[in-house]
Amino acid sequence: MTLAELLRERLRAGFIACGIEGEALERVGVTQAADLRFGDYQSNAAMVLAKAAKKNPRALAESVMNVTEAADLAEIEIAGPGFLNFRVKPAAFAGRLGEMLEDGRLGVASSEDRFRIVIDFSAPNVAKPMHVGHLRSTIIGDALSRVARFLGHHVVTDNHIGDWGTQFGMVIWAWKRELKREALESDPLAELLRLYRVANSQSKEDDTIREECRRELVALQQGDPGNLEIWEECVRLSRNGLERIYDRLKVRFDHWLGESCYNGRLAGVVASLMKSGLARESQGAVCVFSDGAGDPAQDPFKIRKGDEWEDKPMIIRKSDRGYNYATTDIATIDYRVEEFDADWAWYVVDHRQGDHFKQLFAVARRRGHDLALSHIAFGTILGKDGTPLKTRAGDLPLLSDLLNDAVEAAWESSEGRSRVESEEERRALAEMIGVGAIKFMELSHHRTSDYVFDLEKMVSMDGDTAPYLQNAYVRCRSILRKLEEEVTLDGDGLELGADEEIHLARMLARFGETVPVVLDDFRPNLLTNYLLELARAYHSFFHVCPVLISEGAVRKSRLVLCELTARVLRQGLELLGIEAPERM
RNA sequence: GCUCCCGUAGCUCAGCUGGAUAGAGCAACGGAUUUCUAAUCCGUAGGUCGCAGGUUCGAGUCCUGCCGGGAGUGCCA
Repeated sequence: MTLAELLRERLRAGFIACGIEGEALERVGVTQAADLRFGDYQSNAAMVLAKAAKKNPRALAESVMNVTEAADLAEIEIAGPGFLNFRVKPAAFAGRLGEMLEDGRLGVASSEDRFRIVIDFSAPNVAKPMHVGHLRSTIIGDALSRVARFLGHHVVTDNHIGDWGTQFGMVIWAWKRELKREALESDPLAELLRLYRVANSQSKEDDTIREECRRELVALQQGDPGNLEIWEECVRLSRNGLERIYDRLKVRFDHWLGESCYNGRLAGVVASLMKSGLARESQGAVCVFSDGAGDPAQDPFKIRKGDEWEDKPMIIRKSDRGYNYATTDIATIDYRVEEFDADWAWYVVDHRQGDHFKQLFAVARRRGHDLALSHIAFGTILGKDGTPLKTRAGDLPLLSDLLNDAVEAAWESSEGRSRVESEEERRALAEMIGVGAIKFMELSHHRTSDYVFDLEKMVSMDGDTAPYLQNAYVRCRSILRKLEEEVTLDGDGLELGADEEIHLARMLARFGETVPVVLDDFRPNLLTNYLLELARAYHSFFHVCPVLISEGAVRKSRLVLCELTARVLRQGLELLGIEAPERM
């Protein structure tokens, strides 16, 4: 149990002794104090429950304090209008450190409810290279899947690549007319992108060409052998390119079940929806309409036009009898339930697709699926002028270029200050630090806020960045490496005296309180915030408290702090998908 | 028009079921290194939390209205 949980348990016992019972007890909470001047943890339960108990808050707090048994953990004080403040005793922190040393999970409890979760993230279109717009889904999805696994959920990651959509009509059209074999062999991704751009720009200017592209797509989807052959080659080449990026990012998928995998199920999905009465023909297309239940303002199949609520159906078969992503997504849910036995599906996708997912989830429920469905939306990438980066031909920086820039910045910033001699090792470090900086930058933002693309800041290696955490880890490891004799690091006889030691212990103890809340609202930035605070505490400790030259219980205690800081930092970074170097 | 999101220090952003004197980083300024990695530490300065009401013992956080920005809104994904 974490300190917060222990204190809450004791405090509830205190409230029970004061006659509080039933549901009211659920409202007795203990949280980390907003300000350390007030202590380590605080509870506002006395103020919350005072009215029901017909007492004034301070009086209630006082009687609870008098019967709460927590002397082994903390000193309790009453402050302000009725806060109960807990100041954890150094000995209690020391005890906690001892427990963490014995615990491979470093004080993080496994989740009580274990789910079978399918996580759908990254999902780039093939035949187009990944650009900065793919960063958020890829990095956030990967971090969330790592955290979910660590907390004991059964996780299946699936890269639902866009390998069956409109862009293939264009690529095939241009392939047949414009393909340069030599270019394809030397730089396949660039050639595929060129083909796409040629067709895209020409079909914008010329309706005939657009129609031809559309027909190429229909032919492909109906199984035309020539088009299928081109398609297969495109997918193979693109996938090789994508794998290179994922290797650099250290992102792995259990499956790559792209849109094309569901082609065979689409007709059946539409037929079953029509048969069950959920879908019907309208204006030549097949659509799902509102079931008319509930408030139209909350109905994803309704939209307000002027004074009336009009239908806003979900189109599952277009008037040209082609299928779209709505159909594919429905089929994909079926598949995930049937094949993976999923009871929860996470979609880490841009918030602009919010309406689509509301409709999709509603359809899934009306078809009888009872799995939980979550759209983990994130904000838009903005330019420095505050407006969204637009997809005008080639405007978005390529992901590979961004990574290269960050690695280059890491290389330059290691110049003259790195302790690593070998150039080869320094190159590997620059990769680790540069890629880590990009990931950390991404993960430290609140998921839903918009994201200003600022290359300089992205590749910055100072301040609240991955290298700051990596450097703290390196400093821990450096001390532990220099330790010449065998030292048994356990919880016996630890002494925490200096403020910096106590604060570091406090931060270490909070690891178990932090990791689980990341999944409460899919918020990796809560973990980045925590790790920064931990690293700050360590850097301060490092300056004030010499370790190796100290003696006795002090030395042992400081070594334990170094060891645990190293373990927590490494584990925390691993949950974010960031590597921790031994030296830098 | 309707639905959803956002507005916090010069800049980029945190702020966890409402809690005490709103916090970091960058940029600026001033200090710290014969001592375990200075990609570090310590300090100074910087705010009408878009505006106005409301609920509450208490509001950056919840509600209403307004201003400003963005996104989505039947055959793209």
